[in-house]
Amino acid sequence: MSLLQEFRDRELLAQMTNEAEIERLLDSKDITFYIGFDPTADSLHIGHFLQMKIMAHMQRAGHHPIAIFGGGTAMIGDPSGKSDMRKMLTKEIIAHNIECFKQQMAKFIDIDDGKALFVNNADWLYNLNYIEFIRDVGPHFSVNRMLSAECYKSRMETGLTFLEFNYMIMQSYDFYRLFMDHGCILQFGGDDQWSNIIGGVELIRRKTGKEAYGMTFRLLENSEGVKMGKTEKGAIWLNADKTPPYDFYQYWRNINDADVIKCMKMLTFMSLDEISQYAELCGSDINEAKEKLAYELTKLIHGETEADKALSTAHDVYEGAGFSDDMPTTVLDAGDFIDNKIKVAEMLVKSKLASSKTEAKRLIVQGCVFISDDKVESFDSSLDTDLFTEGIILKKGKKVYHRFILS
RNA sequence: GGGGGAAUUCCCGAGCGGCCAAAGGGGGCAGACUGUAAAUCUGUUGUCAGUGACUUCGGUGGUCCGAAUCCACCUUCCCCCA
Repeated sequence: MSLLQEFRDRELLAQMTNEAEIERLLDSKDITFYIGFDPTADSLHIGHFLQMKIMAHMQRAGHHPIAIFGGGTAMIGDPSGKSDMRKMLTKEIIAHNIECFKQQMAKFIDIDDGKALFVNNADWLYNLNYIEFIRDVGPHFSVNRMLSAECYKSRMETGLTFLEFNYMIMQSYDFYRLFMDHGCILQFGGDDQWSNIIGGVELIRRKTGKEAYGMTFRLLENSEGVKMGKTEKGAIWLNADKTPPYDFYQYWRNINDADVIKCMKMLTFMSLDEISQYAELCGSDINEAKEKLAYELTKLIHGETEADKALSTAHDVYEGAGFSDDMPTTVLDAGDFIDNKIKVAEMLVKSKLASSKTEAKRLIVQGCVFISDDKVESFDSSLDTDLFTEGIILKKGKKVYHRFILS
């Protein structure tokens, strides 16, 4: 099966500049392509993972990926699909974020022996001379056309600064540089990058007369078209400190029925045959598919050991004894106790199950807080130190289990 | 540069001197129903030493017994004209 066909079957494709030619290129060996990652946070998230997964597919097929870290473009901020201007990042923060990105990405992309290249567009963007640059590149962009681009649409109502307006030009220039310096002829990205990508394709054509190609991939959206990978606490991060493996597992375990198969196709390396078997499941049996999805993804991101732990913890907690050594745990020390007692509300806040005491009180008053299966009746309830010797299981609602132990 | 408008709690958005911790919706968190699903219905959604106090309606000052609401200046944004 051709690589493009696999992308199609995995429901990954969004748009392409030249389908027939791209299919031919992907079937030939050894083309160089790139995907850009703007270092706007100190960890990659699940959306980035999708892009990395595509890189990995390509690499397995013998192609050469270039990952651009947008040290330069992050200084500007991509307005695509955003309704507000991003916060300005400092150079120091950007440099730190790039380091974090590199470390995480090296786990998924093989960079040995030049099999892949990591570059930073700050290397060329920082040193551009404004007049030279604008004379070089400016004549090839039509402001009229740029303004009609989909990615600026929402910004045409709320305001678009000249700074952000330049983003597309920077990204187009990146592609041109990689085309010239590394023979990179194909750019991938999320579908929100379509305008930026064709900007580069056109710049290359106008400056060199040669054709380069662009292809975008579907964004991770649930069946209602709402972006996935977001929680009340923010994105689903790949960094275990920001999104612990068990939380990561539970996110996918709790996914909507309608999205399981699509996520398997898009995010895992499971074979399409295997996935089609899970697609047969109906009713409550779909839970098997969710468990598989959660396990596979956790394994990909955090490794087999963590995935096994998350799986067995979930089993213990939901179907077994209601506790597990690996379940989310908060360690209390003597200082947390007053007169050998600690308030339940205090415990909720300490474990971040509630963000304030007021919220902790609400939860208790609403009757959804349980200590070892006994409902906590009063906001003032407190527990004695000696109860903690074996550890205590606190349950918030039906799904959130948390263990407390003494240090 | 001239003229007009706007900034509200996580988001959108109402409020336009006291009845405002601030309508409504979205989102979140819970409850019922379920399958650790969706849909639906219900409750809840600033903080704390909790029949009260404190902080919050872009910023800083002011008027007033009392300001999200009025005034001045500042900041940012939008629209029209140049």
